[in-house]
Amino acid sequence: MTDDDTEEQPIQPGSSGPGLSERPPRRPLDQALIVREAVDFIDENGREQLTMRRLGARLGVEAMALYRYLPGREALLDCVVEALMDELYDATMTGEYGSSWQEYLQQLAHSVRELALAHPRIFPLVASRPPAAPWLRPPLRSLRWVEEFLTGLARHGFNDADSVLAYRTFSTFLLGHLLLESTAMSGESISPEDDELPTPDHQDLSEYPRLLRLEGPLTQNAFAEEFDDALEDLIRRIEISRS
Amino acid sequence: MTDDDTEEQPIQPGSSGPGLSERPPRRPLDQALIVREAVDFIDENGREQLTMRRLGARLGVEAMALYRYLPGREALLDCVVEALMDELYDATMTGEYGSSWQEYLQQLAHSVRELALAHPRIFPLVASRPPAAPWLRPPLRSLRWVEEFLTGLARHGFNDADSVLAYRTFSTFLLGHLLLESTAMSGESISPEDDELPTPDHQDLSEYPRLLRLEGPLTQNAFAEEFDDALEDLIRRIEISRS
DNA sequence: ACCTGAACACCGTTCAAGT
DNA sequence: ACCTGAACACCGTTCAAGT
Repeated sequence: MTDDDTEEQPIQPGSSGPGLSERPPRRPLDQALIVREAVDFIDENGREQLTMRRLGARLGVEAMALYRYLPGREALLDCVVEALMDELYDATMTGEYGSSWQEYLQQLAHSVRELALAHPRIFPLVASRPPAAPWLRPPLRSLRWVEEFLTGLARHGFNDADSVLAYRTFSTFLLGHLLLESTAMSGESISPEDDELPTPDHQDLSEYPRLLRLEGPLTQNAFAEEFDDALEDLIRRIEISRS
Repeated sequence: MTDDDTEEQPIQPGSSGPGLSERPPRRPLDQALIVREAVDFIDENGREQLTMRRLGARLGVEAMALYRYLPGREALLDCVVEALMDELYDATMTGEYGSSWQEYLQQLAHSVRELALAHPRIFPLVASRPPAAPWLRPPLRSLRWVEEFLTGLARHGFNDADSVLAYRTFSTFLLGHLLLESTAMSGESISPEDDELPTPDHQDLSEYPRLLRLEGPLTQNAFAEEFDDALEDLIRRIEISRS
């Protein structure tokens, strides 16, 4: 049960196989490369499966080689989180800043959501890893990002107190919605665009009449609308508290 | 680094020490007892430290003995989550149902918050463990609880569609707020009632002028007010969408 | 019936040694 | 400079054996 998919995989040692030696990629090692590989690994196999030894094997190297570039497994996970934050930075910085703060928050929120859905098995790390400082709230968990966020609002006329307040409510909103959605999505769904969530054994619901009756509505996947509705509401709430 | 607090602890074998034999408690084993001990263990040492072997030792037994009562470690963690859900059930069912649905949601929300703050190192499990079904949203993650919630609202005149909607927004709200607060709190704070969150090395902020300036407001612990404000807003939002 | 010893297949991590 | 072999101190889990 601890290794459903380990699969031993004999790999005959001598023969280099068809044409080029393809078993270990062996690009020259490098911290950034290791982290990228870790991201891909988690995307494919989940974070429980990520192991120094397995990651090494994937890079064509023994696990111990990784310690030249990273102090340990925890540090690697922190780097993975950081990598997602950088990805978000690239995704949002290419676009425009938005003509209003409302638009700015809308764009940023949707960028974060897309990131979460692109890496549903990594997002829980972004959400739950203990941040460097407790006021660095997930999912915008880097000094650079908080600075960026506060600057963005200031550019649209927010004063200090309102910026901080907006940072807090915005973070909480994103965390709740996206953690829920990403864990729902990482439940090995075949088609991520499905609008029906899998139901458990029909038997078990027999003792819960209300669940049985509301099974239809409950299993309806409505994350996108929920997100948009709650986001609009959040923005309205900020509007009101500012005036 | 993997064992800061393992401490070998020799324990001379023969001598039973002062008076009664106190090293292993040795109450007769039992699933409920094991789970209670696991809850206490995580409260004290964090979930990373929880190990079948260590938990066994704490119960005066070898790790393998636990497998008589639980199929494995994952199952144990699920039981821990379930135990918290039961604790919540006991806490809320003793009180009254509330004279209005607004009051009902208020009471329930505060009960969940108290649970999260009582077990800040366990709450992330409640938040992040993959639920049995994806529409079973944390932190009210049991069939019994969802049934209870929907029934509670129905008793106050909610129709099916509105109940489901309220269930969703309420869950998202609780998850976001309480996951943030519990992880902030489990950062080994000496005094949990402190209204100042710890700051990172003052040096590092030098490149982020806005953070440096807003350090005061940002490190202010305002979780309680945030929670209450957002809760009131959530309730108002439900009021409006229902009419 | 309930627990344990011994074993297995893994972990993360260190360090002296190889190239 | 960069990687590895061997080793250490752990894991979770199984199972035949003890009481």
